[in-house]
This record gives sequence, structure tokens and C-alpha cells, in this order.
Amino acid sequence: MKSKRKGTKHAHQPWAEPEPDFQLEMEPGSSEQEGSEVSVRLGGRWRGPRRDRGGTPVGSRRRRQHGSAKERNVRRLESNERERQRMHKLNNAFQALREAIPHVNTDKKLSKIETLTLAKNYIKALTTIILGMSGGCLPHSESQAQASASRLLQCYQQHLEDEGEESLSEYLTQIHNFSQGS
DNA sequence: TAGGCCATCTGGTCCT
DNA sequence: AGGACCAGATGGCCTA
Repeated sequence: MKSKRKGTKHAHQPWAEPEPDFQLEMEPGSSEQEGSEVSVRLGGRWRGPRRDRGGTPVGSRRRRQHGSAKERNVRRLESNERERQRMHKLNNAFQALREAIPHVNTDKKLSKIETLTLAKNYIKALTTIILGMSGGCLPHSESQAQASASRLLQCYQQHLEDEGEESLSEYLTQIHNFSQGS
């Protein structure tokens, strides 16, 4: 695997430079990111301008630096490695997802955003097919859609309990082949 | 050469 | 306290 390490970036290691025990953070309003305050809600958690539990913007307080520069250096390298491993796992999951969804242009690798979008559409298509095969009408309203979705989930879980995961994927493959053929 | 995509580093919060 | 998770920044690679 080719390495994509950044030479210049790697050379810059602020955590490796000698620092006093207390580092004075930037004054509020002096941040380079000022003006880019966008709050997002992800998984029930607000992601936005960083604040502590008391609501104080984190940029406006002093942060305690633990250990010597050498110790911080080691901790930083360790957490960089963990982060790399985490991203590798995430990429493996993306690869597995790519292989799970059918797409036309197989010589071009799907980007991450394309993978997610296609997967979403694929799930929707399968849901439609399954609902159609089970004799149910397609939902017209939001509540009907929710009812159908929960019914589908129940069937899915029941099938998992009864037959196991392998059998279910085989079942879905058959459905997919059936829909391709028709 | 600009723009899209990506890997990596970094420093913050959250969770166990 | 330490690891997981997250988002911003940065720079390399590739393609139109």
C-alpha cells in the first residue's frame, strides 16, 4: 500500500516542541475559524462551536498540559496510530459496503459519498420489492410508511432468528435476481 | 490547472 | 484517566 504521509506536515510537530506547563489559548474572537460557527446535530449530539459543560467556549480557557514534552509526544504518536487504525477499519467497512451493492460501472471505484447514496437507494429498492412480494400495497402516507418499515424490520428479525444471517442474504440475493430478471 | 477525493494529523468532547 | 469519536486543516494524487 502506498503511503500518503505528508512530508512537510509530518515535519511540523507542535506537540514535540518545548512548551511551558500552561499553554495560553487564543483570545476569544482571535481564532482563524471565527465566523465559521456552524452547529450540526449528529446522533442526538450537538456539534458546533466547542464549549465546555458550563457553556464556556473552550477557546477562552487555559488548558492543562499533562506530562513532559516527551510524554506528550509519545501519547500523540499513540493516538495518531489509533486514529489511523480506526480510519482503516472505517475504510474496510466502506469497501465491504461497495462489494455488497450492485453498480454498473465496475471499473471505477465508488467514492464514499457515492457508496452511501447507492446503498441507501439499494435498500429502498429492496424494501419496495419485499413489500410488493409480501402482498402489501406501497405506503402512501408517512404513518403507513412507518408501519410498513416496522413490519419489514419484524420480518427481518424473525428471519434472522429462524434462519441465520447467511440464509437471509441468500434470500435477498434471490429477490434481487428476481427483480433483475423481471 | 482547478476541483474532487482521500489520508493523515490534531485537538477538542464524550463515554466507559 | 484513557480510549473512542469527531470535525477542521492540510497537502498529495488524479482527472477533466
